[in-house]
Amino acid sequence: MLSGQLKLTKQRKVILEELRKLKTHPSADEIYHIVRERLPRISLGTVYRNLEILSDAGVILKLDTAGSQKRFDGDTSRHYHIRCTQCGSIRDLHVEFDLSAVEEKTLPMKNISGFHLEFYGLCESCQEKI
Amino acid sequence: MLSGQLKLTKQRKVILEELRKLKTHPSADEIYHIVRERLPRISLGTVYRNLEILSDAGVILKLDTAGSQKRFDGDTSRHYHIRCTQCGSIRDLHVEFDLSAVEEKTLPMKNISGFHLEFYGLCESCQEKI
DNA sequence: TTGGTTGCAAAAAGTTTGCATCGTG
DNA sequence: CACGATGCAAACTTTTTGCAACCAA
Repeated sequence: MLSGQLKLTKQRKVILEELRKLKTHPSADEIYHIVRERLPRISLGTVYRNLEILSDAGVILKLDTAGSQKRFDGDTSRHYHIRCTQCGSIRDLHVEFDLSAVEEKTLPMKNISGFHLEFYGLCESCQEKI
Repeated sequence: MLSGQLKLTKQRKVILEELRKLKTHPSADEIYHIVRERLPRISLGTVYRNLEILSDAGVILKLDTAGSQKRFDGDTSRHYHIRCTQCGSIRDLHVEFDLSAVEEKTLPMKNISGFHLEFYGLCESCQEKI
């Protein structure tokens, strides 16, 4: 967690830079392979630890989506996600909805603190493969 | 998948009975431990294979929720889920919402085939522990 | 009888962690 | 110089799979 001070190591800096550069929402392993082109000696454990620390600190988002791998987002502004049901990749959806009906019915409930709306479909590359 | 015929083995029968009996939404491992009280020699692999086959057949649901373990639901009727952010357990939420605004904006998009609304909060037992 | 199913064990996939060393602040 | 961070490897969790024996239809 955030017990002490965060140091800006070169590993952390590069992970953050690459994550912010990407429009996709990579898994830890994908980030590892991308970052390794700039820091060939970085370890997968370091990538996992940094993604955990940075999302705890609110600098990046650990996505709350279905799927077998955790995915991360360098864009912390409000937007939705579309998950490809075929390959699991995630794309952004920048649309606004009026969800006040949902909020008014559920947020007063003492066992509900929030909700999450996720879209699914086929990404472009999986559509082409059919 | 569903290439041939489904046989009603005693393992499959007990898995289905126990899953339908439960109001919770157990993981494969939880089902394994429950079923093992009636069939002590059943293997975890058999549980995984049956949950996969039964959800492919539409007899049960493989829940599309966030979390590190897959969870299953013997109730295939329409309802929502609340996921405990502490322990990952899942409870039902039987409420109706008007989501036509969301449907009208997104379903015409060619890369979106549907969406999923999930709620989160603290379950009763995790609330007590605070 | 036959082809789907089982138990077992090994392997795969994803993630976490212990530890000695390193390097940022 | 202290303490957080790193690289490496081992361990852990969850899920999948190969195979010979088994059993429901």
